[in-house]
Amino acid sequence: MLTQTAIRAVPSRRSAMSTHNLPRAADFAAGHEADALEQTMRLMGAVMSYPRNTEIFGENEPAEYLYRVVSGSVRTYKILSDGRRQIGGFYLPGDIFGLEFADEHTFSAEAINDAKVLVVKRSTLGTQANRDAAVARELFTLTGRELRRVQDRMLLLVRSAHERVASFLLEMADRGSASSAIELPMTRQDIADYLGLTIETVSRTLTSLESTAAIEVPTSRRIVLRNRSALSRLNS
Amino acid sequence: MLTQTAIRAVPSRRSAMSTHNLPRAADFAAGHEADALEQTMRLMGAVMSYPRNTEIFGENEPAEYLYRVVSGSVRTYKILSDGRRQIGGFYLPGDIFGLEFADEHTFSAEAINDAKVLVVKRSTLGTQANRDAAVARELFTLTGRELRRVQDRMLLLVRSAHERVASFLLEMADRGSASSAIELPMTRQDIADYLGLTIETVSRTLTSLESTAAIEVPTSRRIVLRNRSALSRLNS
DNA sequence: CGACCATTTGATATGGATCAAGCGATGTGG
DNA sequence: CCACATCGCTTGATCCATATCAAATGGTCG
Repeated sequence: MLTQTAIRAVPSRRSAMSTHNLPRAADFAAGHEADALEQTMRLMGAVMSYPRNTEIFGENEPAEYLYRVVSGSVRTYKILSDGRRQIGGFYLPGDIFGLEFADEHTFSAEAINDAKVLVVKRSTLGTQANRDAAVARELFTLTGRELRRVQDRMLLLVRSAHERVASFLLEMADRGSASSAIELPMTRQDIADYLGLTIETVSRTLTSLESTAAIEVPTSRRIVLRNRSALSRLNS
Repeated sequence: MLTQTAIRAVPSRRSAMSTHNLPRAADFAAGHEADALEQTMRLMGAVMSYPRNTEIFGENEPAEYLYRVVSGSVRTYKILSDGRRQIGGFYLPGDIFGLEFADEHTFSAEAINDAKVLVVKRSTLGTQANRDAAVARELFTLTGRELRRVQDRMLLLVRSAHERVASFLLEMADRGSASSAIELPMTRQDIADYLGLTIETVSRTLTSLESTAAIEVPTSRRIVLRNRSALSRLNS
């Protein structure tokens, strides 16, 4: 089911992001310097292409690079002891992934569909962060955001199937450009593994939401939110 | 059931960091600078006492302080829309909590039993971090550890009741001093809300583990691990 | 057209929730 | 110091949401 293998991302070795500068990073109204990190990555990074279902990096590999999605989409995941797959997150264009605090990746990453990814050495980034406080701050902010994201996931996983699916749809709608029509890059299996459900339950839940007119599902990969407040109520 | 109210921790205003769980300051081989943060907190902080079940800070309050458990134990939690309570983490002596990346706390915190807590202003800590790179580094490390912890929780929440309980026991055993006897400060309800289960399921699971000789439960708050590998197998 | 996938739908099984009762320890007021 | 209320925990009976097993449908590509 999980095609991986193929084209490996990048070589490997150590590194270790030593960004010290810290806390007070939280409060800035973005603006001028808000994309210092992006600039740096663009400048120092290389764009790599990954065909659909190929591995970008593997769990337990040294985490030497930081990645930013240019086009396409990416999933991170972990295979649990019982063989199930848990998806850590979906990354869309503009999103950064591969952020690690240990020497090794805790998740694997794969291209969901053909994707272009901007790749930067962590060591390079660390050097730059030492020079440019804006870069350091952004890295720190990014970390905080990631923590928040995982916390929300944690809270989500104790809710009902309807709530999880509704929440997923709202999340994807917020992240996508069109606010009420979603073009899903991932399969039902991906969604199920993201939400800790089975593919059948995801499918049935979508059918059920459609029957209550909360959503429309013109094609399996396209979902239109018809009644956002009904979804939010579930989500709450 | 949830007694809160009572003695509020500290006044309030802005600042920032994240919550929940973790990081046992205890396990670092430490060394020279490994406890620069601890030194700073000891020096600049004040010890506050909280009776059992009193609130230390509330969700959505400005996160102005960072906390370190001196004695007793603390839980962080959130009340979900459906009225259930989700516990974010348990903090034992030496653990730091109240770390936030936004201006406001995402969880509330309460003393599980009478507790003494070292309280430091975040702004003070920030200033100190700017002066002492070791402090900054430790804060950063702490954050990374917190992220890892939450990721692990996320993975845990998609597993079976037996796996969750086994994992909880192993976690508590690792964190406590005695490696195979655990003295639980929290109630079954706390454990249930931590693991996303009901109190009955937690109780039945413990009974079941006892019947397979994996553990012994001499008193409800005391648990002895008899067959760690059986637990780890579940945990895996 | 035919093969292969992804998705949906149906039938049944089951783990954990819910409802309900009992039990032991702790604490309080008489 | 006892009687009783309360609280935390366990155990039992039943229910239900979601998993599991199975099959049909639809879409895509060679």
